[in-house]
Parts: sequence; structure tokens; C-alpha cells
Amino acid sequence: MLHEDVVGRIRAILLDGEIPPGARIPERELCERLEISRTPLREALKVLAAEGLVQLLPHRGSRAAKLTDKDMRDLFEVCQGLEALAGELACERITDAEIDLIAAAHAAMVQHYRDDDLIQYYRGNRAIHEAIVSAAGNPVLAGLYTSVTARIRRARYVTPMTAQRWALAVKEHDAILNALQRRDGAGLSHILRAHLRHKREEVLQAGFAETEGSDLTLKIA
Amino acid sequence: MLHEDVVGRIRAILLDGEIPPGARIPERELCERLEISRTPLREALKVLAAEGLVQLLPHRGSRAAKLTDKDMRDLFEVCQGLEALAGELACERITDAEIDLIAAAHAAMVQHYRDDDLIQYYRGNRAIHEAIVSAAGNPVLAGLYTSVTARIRRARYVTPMTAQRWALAVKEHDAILNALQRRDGAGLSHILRAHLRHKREEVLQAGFAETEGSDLTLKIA
DNA sequence: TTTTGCATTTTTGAATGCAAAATTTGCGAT
DNA sequence: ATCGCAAATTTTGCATTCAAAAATGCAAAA
Repeated sequence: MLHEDVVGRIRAILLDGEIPPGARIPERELCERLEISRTPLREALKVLAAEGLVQLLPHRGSRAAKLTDKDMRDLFEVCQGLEALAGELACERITDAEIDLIAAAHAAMVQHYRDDDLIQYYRGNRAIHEAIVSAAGNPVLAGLYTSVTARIRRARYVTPMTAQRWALAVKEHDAILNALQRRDGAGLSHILRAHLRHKREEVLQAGFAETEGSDLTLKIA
Repeated sequence: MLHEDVVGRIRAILLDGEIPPGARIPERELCERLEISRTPLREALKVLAAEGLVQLLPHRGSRAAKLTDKDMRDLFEVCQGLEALAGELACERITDAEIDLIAAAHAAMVQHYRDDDLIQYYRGNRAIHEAIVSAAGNPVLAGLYTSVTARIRRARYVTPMTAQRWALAVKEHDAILNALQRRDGAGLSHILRAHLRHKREEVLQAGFAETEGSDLTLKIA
């Protein structure tokens, strides 16, 4: 197994909440499960620690990182900034074909909304945001976005929405698509920020910081 | 020696250009120099690879990452976005005392400009930008900023400036301080972007992408 | 019964060793 | 002399091993 794959597999285990935030990462078990020895595992853990997914305590092992409310706020703030930037750049660089793809994804997502299928709605939602970032044509930006969103994904896509909130989100997405089609960078940037700010408020209100009690795992499955 | 220290020391070696971009990283030599064995060294290299400072080629060792013009553009773009965000947040959160410190740093920097001391000017410049990011009160943002700026530092702080460019940069810094004192987030954000855009143009015009020929090392020393 | 001190066990962090892959070297053929 | 191919050397990646640090358990004393 390649180094990057090891990192990826452990990342998946952490993001799935299979090892819940704050829990110790059982080195030996993971070694057996991934069928590797401790050396490559530990290399991967160090990388994930640099990413912020793992917390290394010298001489006391590693734990799955736990997000406080403050962490969550900070991550959302950065995410807002990155998406806003991506929106602006995307408007400068996106092709008509890419816009059409996003428009199609948007239509599909709206249909999921009408069908009241939250899971599928979230899936489409995420695809649209990622497509916009991708259209920005900046791999550095895309990389940071991936890493930041990974850390808030569970909170972002697990928080239950009220009908009102959901309707608002869909309306915001109409505006997002519209700005994109008009290639209105400033406008898109502005909407994306507001959109994420609302999302953040939802998440924080729901008290989804990853403290001892909260278990997001159940809700995602 | 602690893991983080190992990472830090190798990072410094790379950023100083001691191992020039594109050059192979001599594992054995570094081990001897840092007086560690290959295991912790390789762990550090993997972390630095995730940061983008090192390029790992499976079964072919690691090299110091080389930045193309495109990489440089992408990094500057992201840096702009991060600083713009930091500027906005800083205006919301900065204390009067912090503003005073930045004002003092600004005055000192302007004096270095008058003294025609580019090295000291750059040093002060960097301190101001970092202080603004720090005032944003967002460690996630600060971390990304550190990592992104590290990768373009040499280009950013090595490019020789024309008198005209330098004068413009100082003027922009006046505006930056002013916006900060007025706590004008939108304004600060705007100025910071323009400021960095100009810097990027300088750097790219100077053709400072890290291709075979270019050696930035001499100029920094 | 609770707490403190010590010995044992477990786990971490790093060095070494080994097999596989790649690079380099050397030799022969054209 | 140059090109191609094969052997030798080097280097990489990982498993294993070893030493040190922390956690645990137990017994004795308060």
C-alpha cells in the first residue's frame, strides 16, 4: 500500500467518526487492520497531525482531534474566505460548459429539496461547492479548501435543518447559480459568504462542537 | 530532538535555499547533520511534503519542491485571499494597543524606506502583515497563512524593487494602517489585495519562478 | 478505607536491518 | 567511439528491535 493511500484510509476512518473525536488512536490495531507496520502508520499520523485531524501528545500517543466551538468558528471563517475567493476566481475562469454542469447539478439538488431528501440534497450541495472551487483553477486553493472542509464536513452536513433554513439555503443557491451565470465575481463572493455564515450559525446553534457528549456518527450513517 | 523541531530545522534548510529547489534531498547527510536516524527524518519529510515544500517521488527519493510560474501565481492568489480575510477580521477584533504596535512598526518601516535599507524594510513589512493576520484572532487562518507565505517568501522578499514600486508599496502601507485605524474592514481588505497583486506582478515580471537557472540564495544572504 | 510509593507492564519514539526498487557502472557488440 | 544490456551499487521503504517514558497494579502505611 502506498503512503498516500495509508494517509487516505486513516483520514477516512477519522472523518467517518469510526474513531470518535478525542479518542485514542490504537496504533497496534490500526496496524493489523491496514496490514502495515508501525513505521508507515506513524508517518501517516504525523501528516494527519499537520493537517489538524490528529493530535499528537509527546510520549502519550495520538488522539483524533476534537473541535471546540472556537475551532469550528475559525474553520468556517476560513472556509468562507476560501469559497469567496474561489467564487471570484471562478467567475473569471469558468467555461460555459462548466457552468452548464453546475446548473444541472443545481437543478438536481433543487429536485432533491422538493423530494425532501436531505442526504441527496447535501450530496448535490457539496458537489456544487466543490465544482465552484475547482472552476477557480487554483490547485493550491483547492487543496486548502479540501483540507479545511474535511474538518467541518460532519458538522456541516449533519446538522438538521428547519424547513425555513432549508428554503433559505435553496434560495441562496439560486442566487449563487445566477451570479455564476452572470460571471459576477463580487456578487458570487458575497452570496457565498452569506450562505456559509448562515450555515455556520446553524451548526454552532445546534451546538455541534465535538465535545465528549456529542456523537455525530449516528446521524451520518 | 522533538519531532516538530526536526520538521522546523528541515523547513529552515529548505526555505534558506540551502537545498535549492529541485535538488535531491540527501537523506543520509541530513541524518548525520541533525544527528538523527532515518526514521524521524523521513517522518518529517512526509509532513513537509504535505505542506508542499518537499516533493516525494515513490522509490526515487525526495526533492525540494520547485515552484513554477503557475504555482507562484496560485500561491499569491491564495495569499491575497487569506490576507484580505485577515484584514476584515482584524478590523473587527483588533485592540487599540495592537493598532499602536502596528503603527509603531509602520513608522519604523517607513524610516527604513527613507534610509534606503531594503533588508530592514522587508523585515518590518513582513512583521506588519503577520501582525494583521495575528490580530484576526483565527489560528486556523494564521496557520494556513504561515504555510502559504513560507512557500513564496523567498520570491516575495528577494525581488528587487524599482524606486517607483517601492514608493507605491509605502503609500499602500499608509493606506493599510489608515484603514486599520479606522477599522474599515472592507477598505483594508481591498488595499491588501491590491498591495499583494502588485507584489505578485513584480515577482512574476522578475521571472522568479524557481526553475533550474534561478538561484535566489545569493540575494537573500 | 484511602493514599502513597515502588515494581511491573505497556506503549511510545527512534535505530537498525533487510528486501525491493532504481540508479550507476562496466563490458561487449556494432 | 557509441550504444545497449547486464551486473553491481546505492537508495528507498518497511519490518523489526531496542531503549526510554508513561501507565498500571499492588502492597503497605496512614
